[in-house]
Amino acid sequence: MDDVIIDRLSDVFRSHGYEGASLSKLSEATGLQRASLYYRFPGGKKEMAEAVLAQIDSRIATQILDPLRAPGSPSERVQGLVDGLKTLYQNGHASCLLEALSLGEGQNLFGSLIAGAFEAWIDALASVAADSGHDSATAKRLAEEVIISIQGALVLARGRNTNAPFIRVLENLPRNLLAETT
Amino acid sequence: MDDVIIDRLSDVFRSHGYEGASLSKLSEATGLQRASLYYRFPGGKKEMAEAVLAQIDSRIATQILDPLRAPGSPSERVQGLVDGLKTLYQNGHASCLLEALSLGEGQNLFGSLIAGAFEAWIDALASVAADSGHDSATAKRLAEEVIISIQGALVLARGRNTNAPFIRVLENLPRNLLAETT
DNA sequence: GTCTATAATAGGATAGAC
DNA sequence: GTCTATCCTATTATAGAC
Repeated sequence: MDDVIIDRLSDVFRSHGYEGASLSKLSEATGLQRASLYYRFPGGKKEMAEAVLAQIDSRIATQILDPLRAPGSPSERVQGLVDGLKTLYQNGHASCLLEALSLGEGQNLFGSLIAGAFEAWIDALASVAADSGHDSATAKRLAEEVIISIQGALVLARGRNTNAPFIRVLENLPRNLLAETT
Repeated sequence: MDDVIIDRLSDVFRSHGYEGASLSKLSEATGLQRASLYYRFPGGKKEMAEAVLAQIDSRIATQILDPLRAPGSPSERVQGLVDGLKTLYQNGHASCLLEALSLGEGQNLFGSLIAGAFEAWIDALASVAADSGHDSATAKRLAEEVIISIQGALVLARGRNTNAPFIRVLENLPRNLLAETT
């Protein structure tokens, strides 16, 4: 499926959530009429959201999980993650799709998909934290705290219309995740 | 205005956002027919959301800001805050209204209200952090980090359907906000 | 593959009885 | 104050031309 179409659909779901993403908005964002969207996504809005989630799953894989699993020191791998997060969240100006789609009807439809995405994310972070020298319980806790700070920074950024908290969270991320290498 | 009605409206806006909160859902949640809701809120859905925001503003004042400004040591004041947060967010099982209403159309309608609520919250946290011995720049930074961790924990709790991260954030909150009192 | 046109349903809002 | 009935618009979805 055309990646640029899905990008435009993502923008709408990301900023309006599942219920707020009307066919009119999706049509306008993509430049395709409703009927054309139904040609590409016979399942309608639900199938569009599924395609968007599948794409973000693959983006999380390439922008977040792959860098963490790449060869190199934990510190280098985490720097790859930080760069990926900057891209994925447009420097803090874009909301998280998982967050937006976990509200309301989206929660019912995609709850387990979303939960799974968070789990995979935490596992990958915990793995690099462990490689840096933390025991596995600490690594898991730090991984969760890193996700929390990213998600919280995105919420605060949207609420106050400034990306400063997101930038700072990314700056502190390596220090907060990895063991001191003295 | 009847507080219990607004509580029921809040539940809907909190879990569905502004656009997802349909009159049908609002009607069902309150047990009032649409026309009765319009009798109480002539401005319709927008006025209902305004009432909900006004109530949460007052809840934030009593559950969050007042404890922080109460007489007592910073540590005692922060403990009052932690208790207030537990109540406000139902131990981590409820999303933040400010977060839910800052999506989509809610952002357009209530953006500055929401931004103001976050500012007041940060200021109050920074004030108690400063009282505990931090310089004002550090106090502000720690206050923002505390809000970030609360919001992030609520997002992660919703996404994974567990309140464990929220509970842990509350446990660590005093340590993360206040200067060591040795 | 995309369009215009159109149906069917849901959403927001009002009128008027009680 | 709350209800039933109703209106108008928006939304989801489909049919059929090109």
